[in-house]
Amino acid sequence: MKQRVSALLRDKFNCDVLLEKPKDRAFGHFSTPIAFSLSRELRKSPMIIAEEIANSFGDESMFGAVESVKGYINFRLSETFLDEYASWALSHGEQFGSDDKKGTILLEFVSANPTGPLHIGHARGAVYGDTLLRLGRHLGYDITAEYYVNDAGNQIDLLGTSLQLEGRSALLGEEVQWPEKYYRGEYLSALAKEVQSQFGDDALRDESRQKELALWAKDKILELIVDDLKAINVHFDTFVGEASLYDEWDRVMAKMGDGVYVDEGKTFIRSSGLGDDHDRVVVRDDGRPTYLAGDIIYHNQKFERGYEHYINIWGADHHGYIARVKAAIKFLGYNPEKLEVQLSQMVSLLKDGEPFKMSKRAGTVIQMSDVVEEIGADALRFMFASKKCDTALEFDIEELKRQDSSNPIYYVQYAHARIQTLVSKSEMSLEDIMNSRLIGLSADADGLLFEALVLPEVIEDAFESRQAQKLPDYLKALAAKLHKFYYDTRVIGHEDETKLLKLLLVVALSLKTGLSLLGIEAKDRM
RNA sequence: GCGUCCUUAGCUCAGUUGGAUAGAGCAAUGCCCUUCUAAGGCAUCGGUCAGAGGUUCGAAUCCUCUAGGGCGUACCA
Repeated sequence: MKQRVSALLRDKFNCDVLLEKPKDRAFGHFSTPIAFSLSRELRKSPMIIAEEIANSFGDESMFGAVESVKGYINFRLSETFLDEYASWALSHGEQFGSDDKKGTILLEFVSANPTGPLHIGHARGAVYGDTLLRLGRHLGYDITAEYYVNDAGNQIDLLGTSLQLEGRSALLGEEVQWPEKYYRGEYLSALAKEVQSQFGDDALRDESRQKELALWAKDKILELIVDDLKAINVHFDTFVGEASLYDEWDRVMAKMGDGVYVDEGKTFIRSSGLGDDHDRVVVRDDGRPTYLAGDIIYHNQKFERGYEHYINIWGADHHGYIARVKAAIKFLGYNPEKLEVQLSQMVSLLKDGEPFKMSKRAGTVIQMSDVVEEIGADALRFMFASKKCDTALEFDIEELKRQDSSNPIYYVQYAHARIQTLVSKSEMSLEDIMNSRLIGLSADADGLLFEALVLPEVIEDAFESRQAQKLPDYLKALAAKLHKFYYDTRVIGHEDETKLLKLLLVVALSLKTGLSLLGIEAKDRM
């Protein structure tokens, strides 16, 4: 809709014209402050320029009125245009707002270590990533959702150790020395039991079998994680394991050429000068690769697969890694600008107003699945999707769990359910409703219709600016308009019943489509 | 110290990328169900947009400085 207005203006002025939605509908559907920027060039007052421009729109069928007010040019769309657009939207169903954008994108997110189930801190990245995925696909992009599995390195060794200690302590009744850091939790107890029944007591004692057990446990844990994700409607297309990539190590190192060098038995990457403070160790002097090494071969593999664009969603604590990884990409001979890293800031937790630290050791980790069980996946998704992800956010744990009807998701769902009730109660046939024309609507109805028709712009804006929270914000605003309209206007028995129902069907369509892009199913009844 | 992301109502957050009178939800107070679902609506209360300069027709938004906070600054992941 906006695209069409904008295209028309581009033809007229031979340049892109900034269009905005005025806060006050009295100023029309769209407006532009272009006269202000032209006034210097033309040496005329903005008011006069706006007047002239407004008058130059004679008989465009798209507009009902074009007016100049205090230097702004306000456009009011014509009723026939809006009606036709509404009919077009209804005929497209949930494809409303879709587009045919081109491009392949590899989107990597979550990628939590396979050493335990997901905790509440992982929810942000998962929800944000999946929302972007759905938005992008709706717009036509060919996007692959990928999970990078860190199945190599210290944390895997630690997993093996933790598993054996847990088994020896809890199952065999042995006194054990707990190391500084180790994993614990119900999932680990359960895994230890499984080890005992499947591999016998010896497996818990034999330290030479730690690695084998760790790798076995890692797969089991990954299944837990996949289940956690499934519970919030998040699905990945591909899983890439770090360990599986090391076969290509020599080839990748050769590919980096001068980008790497050896000093005192260690291999460094020449990342300083490319936005990094100093060069980083890639391989230690004992031959063990660092975490960065895994990322280098992984990104090489990503680029060899040949996507046009790459998006990584990382926690903010990884931001120091961006420069290093980009340096590696450059040395590998690829364009680092193709890699876009979106940082999601930390989620910090409060309990009774006091900062609350999740600690594996103290067993105070709040699992995502527990929260989902309490408040439901829809509420959790909507809550996390509503937050802009470049600010750190604080959640009070009790409040998080208390979220019931005060969660905005119910406000949006209720709006959708109210419409469905009206449609099912009405005696009007669907055919009559669809054939009615949205002419002569009240100002409130017009405002509601326009808000519902704006969905495609919201989707595009939310995805292209990577600000997924714009979609839930929009849905809340649309629901608010609907609730007000519902309260003010009695639809059943209204002289314009068919028209109003058509209008409401458009609203329901936008709500349903928007919710599905958030991974939430709209409810017909509450 | 350096890098980076931030600071908007009592709390949690928006603010259309520089536009018209800075907005929601929660919390507080008071109204509205013999009317299509009150999981709703209306009203009141609440602001030095952290502070100070600058850029211009116009700044919460851009620039500089100051104060405060998160994260990073590992041969941990």
